[in-house]
Amino acid sequence: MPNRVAGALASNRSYIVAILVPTIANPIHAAPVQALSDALRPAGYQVLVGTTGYDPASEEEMIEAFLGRRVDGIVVTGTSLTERAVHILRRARIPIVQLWELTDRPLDMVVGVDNAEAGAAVARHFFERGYWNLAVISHAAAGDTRSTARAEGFCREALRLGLATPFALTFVRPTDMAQAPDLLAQLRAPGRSVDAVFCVGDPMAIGLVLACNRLGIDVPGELAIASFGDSDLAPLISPALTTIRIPRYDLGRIAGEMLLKRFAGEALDERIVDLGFTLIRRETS
Amino acid sequence: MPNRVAGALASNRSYIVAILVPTIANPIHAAPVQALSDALRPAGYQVLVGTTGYDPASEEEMIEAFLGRRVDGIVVTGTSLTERAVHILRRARIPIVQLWELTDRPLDMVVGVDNAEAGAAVARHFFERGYWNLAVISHAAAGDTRSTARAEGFCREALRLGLATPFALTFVRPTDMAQAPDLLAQLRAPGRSVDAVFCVGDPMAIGLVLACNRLGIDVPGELAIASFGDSDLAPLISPALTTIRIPRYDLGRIAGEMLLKRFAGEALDERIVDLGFTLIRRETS
DNA sequence: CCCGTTTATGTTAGCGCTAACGGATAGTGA
DNA sequence: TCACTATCCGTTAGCGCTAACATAAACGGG
Repeated sequence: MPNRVAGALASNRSYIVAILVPTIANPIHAAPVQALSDALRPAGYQVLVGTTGYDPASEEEMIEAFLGRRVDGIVVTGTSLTERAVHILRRARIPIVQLWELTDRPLDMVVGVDNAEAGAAVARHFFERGYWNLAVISHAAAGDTRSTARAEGFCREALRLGLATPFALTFVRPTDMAQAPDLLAQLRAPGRSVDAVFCVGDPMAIGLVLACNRLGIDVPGELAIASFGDSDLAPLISPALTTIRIPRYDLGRIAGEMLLKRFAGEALDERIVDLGFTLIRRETS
Repeated sequence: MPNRVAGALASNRSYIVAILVPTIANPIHAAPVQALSDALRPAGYQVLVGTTGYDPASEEEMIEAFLGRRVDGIVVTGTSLTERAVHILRRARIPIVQLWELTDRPLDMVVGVDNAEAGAAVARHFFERGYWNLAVISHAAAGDTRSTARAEGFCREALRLGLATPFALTFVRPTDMAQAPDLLAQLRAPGRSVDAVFCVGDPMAIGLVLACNRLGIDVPGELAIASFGDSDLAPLISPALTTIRIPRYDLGRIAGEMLLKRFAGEALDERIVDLGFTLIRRETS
């Protein structure tokens, strides 16, 4: 059995691609990892996975560790990196893909969706349906710039439409739906008159719908809900969740294909890939 | 920045641990990956992830690729490996952890739960509650020996209790809940008189509960349901899902700790770790 | 038939580290 | 003070490959 590490040292090609995600336990981030792995395997590449827990410091640390391993390419989630991370990434002179967000000036390549525009689309959707007292539930972690962009895009568009600033709430762990009942209570506190809420992630929105069911709150009659992700569960709960669909799997697949092209020395027709999104209107709003 | 691949070649220590899972898109398998990564990081190890898609051939292929990379340790899901995989794994003389299942004669170390006994526990639970016309929904993939063991343990125990052989049904993709309505239809076909069904995975059971809600079928009145996994969603749907809880995260964490001990040259007090399970009785049965 | 060119095959330097080795220095007891 | 051992530190072989190079063989045109 040939020793690939000796091979890597001699040829200066490791046939390893690293991917950094906030957490692999969140399916929305697991999907691109799976897709990247699937795209790269036929070419003999293996995937080194790092999780940052939405923390810029450990992201930086992991990037350093990966670069020390002389990975042939690296995929990072998001476009916000520490200055130092950007510096060492640049110096490494390897193909880099930034995932999930868009930017005019990528470090190298970027494939993502316009998160702010997705939030704005939800605001317009609520407005058209006559919901004018809006709220938004976002992720508390400052490192989750994608969620933040969605929430900000939503609020900005609400203002532009002449509505009041949406009531803002945050959750701590994106997939921990146990926080939903508490969030719901805050939404419906005496004196509040929220009639529609945008949740930046599907899991929490699903938790919200289920909590409403338990409490006998009519959705969308008493509270309209929309969210982002279009998870497998979204169409199955009742009422079915109105949410934004993004091509999750394609994010990783296209990142893999771009890397492969670069490894082969081929020129890329496009360094910036916007995968777009679709608002799926179901029953919750 | 020091070149870790040269270091790996010189020292014969890569500081890389590989983990093989059926798919990372299924949260039940993503959790141990996350846990392993968390446990290994403080010691400077990185995690190489491979997905097999429940296919023994690609599992073998991946093992070979990982061993060529001279990983310091390897974690494989399940205890059923091809003969060749066992052979090359043995020859590699590195610490190996088999995850999720138990066996008296592990390749090296094993940390898992008794899947057959978990299935049997569900059968006893149904029996005690007076459900005697049983059905089981399992995963069609032959490579998923864990699901199979759960289903077999369930059927064996049903027989032992003097009940009829449970009506058996299978699904193709474990997390694709869109198959649930069809499964439900088969369960309630004219002439069938199933009053309780054991589903080997939570996602499909949740799909089943939601499908019952849509069709106005009373759970557990008309159909009792129990399952395996205790996902975050299980307690939140209504009726809340009766399911078997396993320490998902601990699977990966303990695997990581065992590997670390071995890397440090310490002796292990136990090569076989049974993490156990708990039947969480909620509302669906 | 010879020479220039291409193709196949064999040889070896070196990738960037680690670990072992050996020489120098310090420390100890008789 | 000297012989012996313990500790430190500088030096270097070599990990197992790849890629470049040198050599040998095959080929074809003048």
